[in-house]
Amino acid sequence: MSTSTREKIIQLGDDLLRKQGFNAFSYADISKPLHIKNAAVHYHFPSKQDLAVAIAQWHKDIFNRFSDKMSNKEPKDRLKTFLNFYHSIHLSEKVDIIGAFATDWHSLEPKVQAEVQEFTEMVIEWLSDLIQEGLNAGQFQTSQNARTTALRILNSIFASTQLVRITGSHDFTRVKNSILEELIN
Amino acid sequence: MSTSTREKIIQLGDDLLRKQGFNAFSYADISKPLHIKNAAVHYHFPSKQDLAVAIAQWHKDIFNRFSDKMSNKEPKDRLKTFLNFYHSIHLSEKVDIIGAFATDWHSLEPKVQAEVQEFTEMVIEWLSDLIQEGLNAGQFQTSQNARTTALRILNSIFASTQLVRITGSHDFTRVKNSILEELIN
DNA sequence: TTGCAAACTTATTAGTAAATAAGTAATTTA
DNA sequence: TAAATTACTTATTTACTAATAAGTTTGCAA
Repeated sequence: MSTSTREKIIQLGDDLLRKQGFNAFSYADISKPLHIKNAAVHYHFPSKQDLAVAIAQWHKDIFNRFSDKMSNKEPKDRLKTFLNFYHSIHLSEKVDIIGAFATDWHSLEPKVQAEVQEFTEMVIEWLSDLIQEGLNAGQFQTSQNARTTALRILNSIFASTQLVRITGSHDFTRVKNSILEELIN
Repeated sequence: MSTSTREKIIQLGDDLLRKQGFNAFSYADISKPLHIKNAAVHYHFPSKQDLAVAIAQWHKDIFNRFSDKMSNKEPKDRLKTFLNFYHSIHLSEKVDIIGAFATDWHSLEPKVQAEVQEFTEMVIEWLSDLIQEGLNAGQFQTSQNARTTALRILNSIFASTQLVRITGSHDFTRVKNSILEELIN
């Protein structure tokens, strides 16, 4: 099963979005590496905002598959896999999709914003559930409620993909380890 | 003492950078509201990267003044004032300058990156010192070392200015309060 | 075999971007 | 008071951007 042009555009668009920012790449940056014409990109995604919608939906799909695959694992392992996933984002010199969209928020059309909102709530809820489960099972400890803890973990880890661009890699591992250490004791 | 055109450009540039993103605003967005011509902006800042340098330096100046003014206060109050400062960023619908620069990192010239790096290290060191002081005085508690705690606080609060654009205001207060509660017990 | 839809290319447009050269008016300095 | 400097404006250039209209090719369906 070879990847369709449409799929390739989404993946490259996502890459550019998270490496350079939504307003820092153009359709030429997509068409050239794929050896297609600018108009071919517009055929699949008439406007850049349509592409942004597709990218956000793609992340929802990926996250749903991830979440399904993890459902039988215990909270601690789910969280570790989640953090490792962010580690791979960091290694590929991208930032997290949530932060990438958030900084360019006011240049996004409502239809894009709605998709990003849906994706973000999915992640927060998944994290909250995981934490609540871990608390119930006595695996985790925290003085805050599940959603607040989820928010702080999400914030810490997605901000790290941004901050390490400035301060360097060592700080990513510091933060990643501290999230687990703080919760599991 | 009236504000110079140069100062006005920096302040408006900072505003646009943190509301829309570095690649989402143009010199026209600056010249129009100030009732000057596009070329006048180029007179003060020949290139957009020069403006970015000036914005980063301006933040260093502000932070230095802030840091001086706070130097005689105790750690807890310094941290509270710091968090309140971020609350005002959130209320004005901007994101933090660190995150704003980080997402557009690869479209910034080395001279801009160097200024941003210097500013960011200033903030991290100031936070680390504050936390270490609080730990020594028995005011704070944490299982991590000072720098790691500083990184997690900075990440949590600057990511919050981004995340709340997506999820809404209530989550900002949640995170802000949890930072203090976790440290002071 | 004809028709039609999908997936493109060719060619073009209207708009905006950053940047610069050349000129001007007002103020400061020698 | 002449010359230089500051802080602009006018005018223009080059380059790129998203977007679209009008073909072309290929494969499938009636």
